[in-house]
Amino acid sequence: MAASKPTHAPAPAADKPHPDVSRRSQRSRRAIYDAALALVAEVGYPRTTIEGIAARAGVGKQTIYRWWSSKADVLLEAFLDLGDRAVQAAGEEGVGIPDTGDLAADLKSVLRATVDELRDPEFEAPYRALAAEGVVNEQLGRAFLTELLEPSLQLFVDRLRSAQDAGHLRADLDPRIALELFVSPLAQRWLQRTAPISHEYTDTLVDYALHGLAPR
Amino acid sequence: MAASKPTHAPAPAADKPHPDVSRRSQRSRRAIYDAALALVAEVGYPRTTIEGIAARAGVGKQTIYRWWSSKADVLLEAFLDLGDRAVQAAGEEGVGIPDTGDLAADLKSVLRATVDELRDPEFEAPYRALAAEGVVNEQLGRAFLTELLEPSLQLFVDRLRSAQDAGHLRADLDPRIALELFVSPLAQRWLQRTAPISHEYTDTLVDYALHGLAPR
Amino acid sequence: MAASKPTHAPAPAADKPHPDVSRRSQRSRRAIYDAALALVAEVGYPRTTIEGIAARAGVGKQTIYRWWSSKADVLLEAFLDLGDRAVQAAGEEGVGIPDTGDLAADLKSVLRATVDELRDPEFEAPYRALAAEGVVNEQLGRAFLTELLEPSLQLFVDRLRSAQDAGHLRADLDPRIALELFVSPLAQRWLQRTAPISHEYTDTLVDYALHGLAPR
Amino acid sequence: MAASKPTHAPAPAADKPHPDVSRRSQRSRRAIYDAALALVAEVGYPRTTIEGIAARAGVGKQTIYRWWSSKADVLLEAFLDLGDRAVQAAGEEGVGIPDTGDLAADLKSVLRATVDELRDPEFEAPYRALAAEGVVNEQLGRAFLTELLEPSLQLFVDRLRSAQDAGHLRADLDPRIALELFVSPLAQRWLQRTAPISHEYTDTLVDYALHGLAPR
DNA sequence: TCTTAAGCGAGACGGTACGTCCCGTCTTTGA
DNA sequence: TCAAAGACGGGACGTACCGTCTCGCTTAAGA
Repeated sequence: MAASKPTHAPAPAADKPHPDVSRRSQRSRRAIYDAALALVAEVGYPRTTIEGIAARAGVGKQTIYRWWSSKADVLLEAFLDLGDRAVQAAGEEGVGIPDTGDLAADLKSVLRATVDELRDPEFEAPYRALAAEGVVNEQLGRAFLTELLEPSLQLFVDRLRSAQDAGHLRADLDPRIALELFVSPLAQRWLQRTAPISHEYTDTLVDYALHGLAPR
Repeated sequence: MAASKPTHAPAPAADKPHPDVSRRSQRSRRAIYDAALALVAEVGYPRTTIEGIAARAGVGKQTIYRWWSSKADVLLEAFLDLGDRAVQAAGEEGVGIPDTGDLAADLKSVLRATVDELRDPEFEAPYRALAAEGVVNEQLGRAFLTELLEPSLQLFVDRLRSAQDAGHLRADLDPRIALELFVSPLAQRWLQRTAPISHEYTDTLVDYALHGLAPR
Repeated sequence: MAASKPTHAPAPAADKPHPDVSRRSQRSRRAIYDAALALVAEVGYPRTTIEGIAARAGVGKQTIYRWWSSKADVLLEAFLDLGDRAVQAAGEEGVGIPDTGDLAADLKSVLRATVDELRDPEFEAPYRALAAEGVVNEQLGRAFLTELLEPSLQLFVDRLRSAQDAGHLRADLDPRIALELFVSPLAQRWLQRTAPISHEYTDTLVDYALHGLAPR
Repeated sequence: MAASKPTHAPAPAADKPHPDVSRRSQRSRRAIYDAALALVAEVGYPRTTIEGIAARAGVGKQTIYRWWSSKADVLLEAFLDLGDRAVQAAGEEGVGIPDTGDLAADLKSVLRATVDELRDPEFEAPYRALAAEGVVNEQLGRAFLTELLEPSLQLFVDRLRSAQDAGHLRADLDPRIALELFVSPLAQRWLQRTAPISHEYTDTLVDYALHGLAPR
């Protein structure tokens, strides 16, 4: 569910007693990212192993254990890096939610883009793996949330607040809850495969959410 | 997301070349269910092993491999069985969604019950584990969906249709989509821990969904 | 080392509390013998299993466990039965050691026949397996000895005694030891593969043994 | 049948694609040898398992599989090492066959020592196990032969040749065959338990072999 | 310029669990 | 009532990875 992919610093948080970061081999880091993403795409997350990543990256296992605490951690960073690179490649465009004054249209547009992204096979495998791991592993789940989900959700919060200011939304709404009415259904359909997703579907979601299920 | 737990046949589909089902030891089966649920609750899903289940159940490993194809498979069946037993213990009451004529009240009531259930630590560990596995393992995900999720969702579909017939919902609504407006947000908050869940929260969801986000 | 193969009763010794022997299925017994010999020849003794024998013989495992105490036991009986059948097929001829009055010639002739037999691939696999098992498993070793080895050795004892009576051997000889001078070397070469065996070789053994290693 | 135990290089032939030998843990190797010999002595060869050896040695199973191809292989090396250590402990003495000029006395002396050795319970269990395995497993049999048997037999060949040069043996004898007349009978009695072994027995063998069975 | 110490590749190590193969026992069903 | 069939509790197999731990070998920084 990424409406944007904000750039991440190479070493986002040095809360652990890491070794000397300045001597770190950037070459190995890149190779590890690439190997991790490639393996997850090729053989799936459960059959992706630290040993496999190390071998594919041409790297010693210790180099992975030195900088990451788990397979999930490697993949999360690799995926964030992938996003960063995608954003930089895309330039300024496409980040954030448009604000044309027509809330319904803006939401539909962003959700359509999200649908397209969720269908991109390059993203699917690692994204699913991370989401699944986060469901069961609270620590990874928190990181997944703050680094991947929150920034995107915040964009919706901002857009909804702007709509509220313009009087296009009920003034008493909690935007954090409001956004879930169209974002969560899409997320669940995709994650749990409860039903297929499409542009039509997200358009419908926006309509239902904005105007309610009850007759007027 | 279980508003009810319909009884399951012991072996719903014999599509695999199973050994002679009539000779199966029910004693071992029960012991395996119990061991699996206990271990997942005690040490978590990833550290629950087939070997551990077998040892705890006092059963040979082969007896597990003979009847199930994976750890997730065992847990799914054990969990379904748990649900079946809970339903039988509860008797007739509590299954299904009430239909008092007040749709909002009925939905709030069911969602409040769901919140309570999701917080029940006995359910949480295996449910989370299965959901996570289903995200990444399509086969298990399908089973999770059809055996656990669908029956509950169908109850919402039925209730929404009844409301439509009574003129309490827009006539053009697709109930399968409509229900997602209040069910999916709860599911996502719980699964991905995007925010805490509570009775007030689900009440709010129902209000937002029924009356829409836009001002009237 | 079999100069002859005396006929064995179908159930040589009922020293164990066997079930009712009279109701025993001879059909299954034959099938088990055949399966055991075939498997030992095809996949070797260590990879021959009770389950494999039962499956190949079209017999329940319990039918084997009912009548035999171990894999080695099955094979020993099967091999003895094979010998019996060979003897019966051969009729009267070839059993025992000839006594032409020329001891050296008689011994050479029997040893040449033994060399030929040891080279028969049908005999080699089970014979080796039984010999090996007997080295390590004293109980089986005793049975192997009394049922297979002793009868043959006794023939040599008899022939040597006859030679002693005729004055062709030193009168003070212990025939049980004397026979080992030509029999054991052949046995060891074959069992331990210390060197190839041939008719020339056994002829030489007889010469050395009869006339001694020291110059005269 | 070991008249001597020549020292063996730790890794005589690197014909297999072994891992890095220089990094090998000598501590683990010793522990594995000790565990293997102890287990074979305590519970017998068939009930000695790789897992048991690993557990007793405080070693991972993989460390055994990394360096040896089978249980028999481990035991052979452990036994050779045991011999090496025994030789080194014994110093110069006791290795080889004496040459006092009296061939009969020298042979009797060596065979008496061999009898004593064969009765040493520390040697018996592994030696028997290896011999049995070698009967059935040609590859192990070859190794058993070249590493354990041959060196000892060669000492007899040398002594017999020396006796030939001195005119104490027939000049036309093949020493490889000649030695079998007294060595093989002892081997067979011990391996196949055809009869008990003793000093008198081996003395008799030497007499019979040197002077022949026929009257002079 | 030459130590010196870190990161690095490599991979052996003690372990745990895997999924499979048999063991020997037990139970059910059919002849 | 024996035999076929085969499920069962159990134990070992040989493999795959785990995370830790040396080993040299670059390779930059400070003496």
